[in-house]
Amino acid sequence: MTSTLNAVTNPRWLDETEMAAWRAFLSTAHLLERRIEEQLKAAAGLTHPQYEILVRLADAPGRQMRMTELAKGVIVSKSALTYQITQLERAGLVERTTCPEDDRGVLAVLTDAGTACLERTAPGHLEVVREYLIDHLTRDELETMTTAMRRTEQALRQ
Amino acid sequence: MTSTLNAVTNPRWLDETEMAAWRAFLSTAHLLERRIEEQLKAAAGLTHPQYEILVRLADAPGRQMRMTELAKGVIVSKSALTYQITQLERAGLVERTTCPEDDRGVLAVLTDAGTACLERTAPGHLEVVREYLIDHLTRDELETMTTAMRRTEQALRQ
DNA sequence: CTCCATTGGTTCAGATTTGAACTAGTACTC
DNA sequence: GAGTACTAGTTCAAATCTGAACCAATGGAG
Repeated sequence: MTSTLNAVTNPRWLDETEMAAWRAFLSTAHLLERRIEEQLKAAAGLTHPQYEILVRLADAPGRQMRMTELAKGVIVSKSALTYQITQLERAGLVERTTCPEDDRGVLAVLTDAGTACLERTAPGHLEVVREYLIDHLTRDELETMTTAMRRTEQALRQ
Repeated sequence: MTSTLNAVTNPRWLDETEMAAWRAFLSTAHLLERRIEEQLKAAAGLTHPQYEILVRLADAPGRQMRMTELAKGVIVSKSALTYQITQLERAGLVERTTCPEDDRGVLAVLTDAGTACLERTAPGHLEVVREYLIDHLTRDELETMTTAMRRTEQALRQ
């Protein structure tokens, strides 16, 4: 039994192999997202976007980043980032600073509490990533996926 | 320069290769999701979850499915599905029927308008999937990804 | 048959996301 | 240096998502 939406009826659509890849990718992404969200909420009261913000800031020089740059990194709208930074500021994990070079700009800065929170939270989070994704892939698959996904990421970022 | 969160400081975390794979996967998933959402909204006024519901129903025998089963397929909470089915019903693309075998149950049924909408929308949607994902992968990568993702999907569904 | 644990869906409140204004500051252009 | 187009962030309203509480209906166990 073939799907209603395949290349049999229209060659411009996706053939069996392509559709299988897309479906598997999509399901995995959504299921994993749910697991991650659940774990982070339970372990640290963080959402996944919030966690990602902390990671990006921790990796940035001076533990700080401009709002727009951060939004692009986390792949979220500017308004969503504004909201989340406000939340994280309330929690004491991040602070806002005005940017010295550009009076319009705002720098999000990771606080010591934010750093501590990330260090406390990362192991449990990465354990989920490992348990449900990484540990099910061979080294070859891992490398294939990295090069392939980087290529698509390039395309998606234009 | 290595990331703050890697296996150098703690072997239980992820090494460079693993982290690279995870990051690339995550970014691609998020960026692609945004593109898809944008295209579907512009072309058909649908959200991605809504489109997925139509696809699942179209592929189901009798073009109908139980709410819970559908929710699991689309990977969304029961309440989110209730909400979306109501939206789709309002748009005339889906109808609710009481389940004959189980008075508690509800069947979501794809209407003719729903089928037509899907057939009209699918090409444009699949074109995006092809342009930003499929066309950037070799046949080998495609197959590797399918087997790998299916394995992780299994694990995630327990 | 009756009790009770389970399952299927809905409702509800609260949190989050998005794009569309809007404000403020920057940087060309002439 | 004035005028205008652009960039950076925030605010706002509307839509959506989630988990918890809830209401039926089912299905054993005794």
